[in-house]
Amino acid sequence: MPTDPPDPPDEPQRVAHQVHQDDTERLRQLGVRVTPQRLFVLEALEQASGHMTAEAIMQRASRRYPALNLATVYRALDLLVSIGLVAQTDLGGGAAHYELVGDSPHHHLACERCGLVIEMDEALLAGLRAEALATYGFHARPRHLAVFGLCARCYAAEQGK
Amino acid sequence: MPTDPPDPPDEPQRVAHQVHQDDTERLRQLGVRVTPQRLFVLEALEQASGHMTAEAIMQRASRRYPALNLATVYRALDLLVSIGLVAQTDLGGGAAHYELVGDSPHHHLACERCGLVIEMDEALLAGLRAEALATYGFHARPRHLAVFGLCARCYAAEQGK
DNA sequence: ATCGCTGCAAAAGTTTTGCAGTCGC
DNA sequence: GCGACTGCAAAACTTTTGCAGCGAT
Repeated sequence: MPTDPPDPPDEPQRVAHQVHQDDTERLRQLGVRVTPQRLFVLEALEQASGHMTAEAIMQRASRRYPALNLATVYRALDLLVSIGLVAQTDLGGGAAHYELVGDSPHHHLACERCGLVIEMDEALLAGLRAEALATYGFHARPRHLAVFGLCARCYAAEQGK
Repeated sequence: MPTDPPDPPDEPQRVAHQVHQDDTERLRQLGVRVTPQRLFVLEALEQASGHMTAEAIMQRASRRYPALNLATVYRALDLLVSIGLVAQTDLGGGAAHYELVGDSPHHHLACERCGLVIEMDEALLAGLRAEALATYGFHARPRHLAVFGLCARCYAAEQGK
């Protein structure tokens, strides 16, 4: 698996507080309790601005909230998914990935060899979703499509063998 | 999760033996050792003619080969995937699914609520695969696309809540 | 006879759950 | 204060691995 990009230094307190306030409001409007654990999970996802595993979210959030427990992160993520703030993507073999809804809609190309995940524009799949609905009555969720295969680098490596 | 369809009674010995012979030949031609464990794993997949989890393969194959071990099933499946006889699909949350290559190419629509898996014709995705290759250099594997969402029944149930 | 394969058991990794105490509302 | 949420620990589950012995070629 490729390593995550190095963490950028934490944002100044002003910005963090700003984000914090927005999230508090959003959770309250959606009718769920506002807890520091949920806010720090959201903050971790915002700062990373990409897909993260539960473990990575835990690592980052626990810098600001050391008592945070991994089970709580899973429970927070389940809730955030159920209220539509976070999208969960299973990319096979290992941990699920979570990302904020609100980023531009996209799907995932997952390399089975090196674990690289490429984000692919949602628009390319519009036709597929319409077909799934018309033919099978299946309601595809946005951001939840995964294509497995080999990235360019690994494909070349496989050919060379 | 919906239960698997009830197992049809085992085929008469003649047919089973026929299949057995074909598989033996195929494995030999591909240059791998022919073992009863591998043959019974293939047989289980042939008889079910659909996607199965490693556990389900184990259950069915062990009716004919009681000493069969789950670790061996995983190792056999890995090998069968690597030589192209079996396709593996990760449909998230739980066990991976395996199916014989040779069935008509298709992808999967996986219901996140009830676990139903609908098979979707491969042709619908031809455009997507071309795009993934042209834009990202990504080589999508056939049969390895998973779309997550809600089936018609579960969608109706969700709306009703 | 060789070397890969198998069975067994244990480990690894992710996610869930039971329970007592805590905290948001 | 009530009920939801959390931390902790243990369990559940899927998959992998070490190792000694067996078996396909």
